[in-house]
Amino acid sequence: MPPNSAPGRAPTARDLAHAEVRRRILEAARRQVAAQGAGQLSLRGVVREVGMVSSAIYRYFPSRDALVTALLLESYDALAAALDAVRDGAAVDTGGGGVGEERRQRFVALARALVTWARERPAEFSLLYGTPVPGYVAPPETLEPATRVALPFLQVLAEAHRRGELSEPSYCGPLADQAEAFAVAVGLDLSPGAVVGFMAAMSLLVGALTLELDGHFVGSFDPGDALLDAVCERAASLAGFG
Amino acid sequence: MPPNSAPGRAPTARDLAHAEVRRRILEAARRQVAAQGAGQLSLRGVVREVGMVSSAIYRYFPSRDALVTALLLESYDALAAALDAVRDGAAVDTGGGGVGEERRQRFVALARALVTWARERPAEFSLLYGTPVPGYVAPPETLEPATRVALPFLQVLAEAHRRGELSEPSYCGPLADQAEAFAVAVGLDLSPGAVVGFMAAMSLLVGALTLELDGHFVGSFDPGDALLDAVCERAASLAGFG
DNA sequence: TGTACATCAGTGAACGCGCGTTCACTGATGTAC
DNA sequence: TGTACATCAGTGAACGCGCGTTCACTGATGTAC
Repeated sequence: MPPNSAPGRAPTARDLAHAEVRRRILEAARRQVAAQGAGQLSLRGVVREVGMVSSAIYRYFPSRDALVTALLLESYDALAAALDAVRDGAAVDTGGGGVGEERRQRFVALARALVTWARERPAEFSLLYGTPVPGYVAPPETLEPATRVALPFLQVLAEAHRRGELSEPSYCGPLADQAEAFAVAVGLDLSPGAVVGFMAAMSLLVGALTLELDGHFVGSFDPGDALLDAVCERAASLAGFG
Repeated sequence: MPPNSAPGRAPTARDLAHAEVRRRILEAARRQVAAQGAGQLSLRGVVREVGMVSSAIYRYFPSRDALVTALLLESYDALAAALDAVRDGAAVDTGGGGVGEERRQRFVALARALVTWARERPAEFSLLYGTPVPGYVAPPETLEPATRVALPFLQVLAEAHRRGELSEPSYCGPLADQAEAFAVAVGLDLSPGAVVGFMAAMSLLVGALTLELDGHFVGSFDPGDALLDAVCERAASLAGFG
């Protein structure tokens, strides 16, 4: 990452030190986000925690926005990795359910993993799916990692679609076009109904998490564990499972 | 609103002037929120727009948080009023649908009204349903107005429930208890299944709007009109309509 | 109706703060011959 | 293997900014007798 480090060469001690300090900066930034919310993130605060003078951070990140972007990318990666692990994990207990129960259960497991991840890292979740950083607009390079989060869900759906296990309402008009383009973009065989179902399921999960993390369930569905569990089930239904 | 204005007395010229300036401050604040997002709201900026010196605002609001709370309350009121109008409006065209179509259509109309309101005032929506104001925590007095937004939906659901038009999954355990307590709190005859269905519907709407307004549909479902329309329909299904 | 006193609106200056970013610098690390 | 030069990490000071809030003040408005 040092500006002039040759790409093919073996990393020098300086390269290693640079990577290490960069790692520490991101770590401190993540701690600060977790503690005070992403909106409060400040370069000076981060670099203070690392133990350097404020201007030193510009050897690692050209601007505050670049640091936020790096955090975003890392969080997307972490969430995607957590979901990938669930997708690749052992088959879930179908509990004697009918045809397609296995795919449904796996979809629900993915939803639960998303919910768990979000509740363990509320500030990171709101960094990904909220607008907590005033004046920051996500650059285009965050688009692909964002899609990677969706992939495990979509792959399970594609598998269920292949087996004819989904109830997929038919759409026409611009929505069908957008949905078909989406399926092509992610390279999966999915009907428009399944794509729209997925978008709805994702919206339901993000919405329920947003409401809970912002305290809208306080006084009624608090703690929200049971409700979020029910929401995960309903997300699967929305996506076309049973 | 002037500190020592007697509650029973006729308002003096000073009272009227106070109310008028207060109104202008809130108006300017709302403009600033709409223009730059709620996270960027600053007392100095607002009072500058009104044409007063920065300290003058303390004659009207004791702190920045008080101003934000006033804005929150106004926005909740505006949204609730918009939804009330839809609830009380002329019967929607059932298009020859079956039993319960009228209630379903009315629920969908409410969902559409929420979506329209949010898209016309994205910053206000994120003020209500996001965490755009770092360091601000909503005081308890915002709880009741927040509930008022939910009421029209719940009333339509209660009516449908009374007529036996809802499919209401049964729940047990803590979720059922929370749902029953919720129904009691709002004073409506609703089964736990209907309450959970409502929470899911609301989550779906808020989630889809959050994702759209934060640009997560850019490049795929953009514009999001068709998707949000489909989401409104699915919200009704989630709530128990057909 | 007039007068004395209390209340209030708005001013202007200031406090103290933290922020992102720039800049010239010194010392250490790496590279080419 | 040694040397000359380029690159880089981190320092320390500073710039200019906007923020929320406090304070003592002046002039206007309201109230009680």
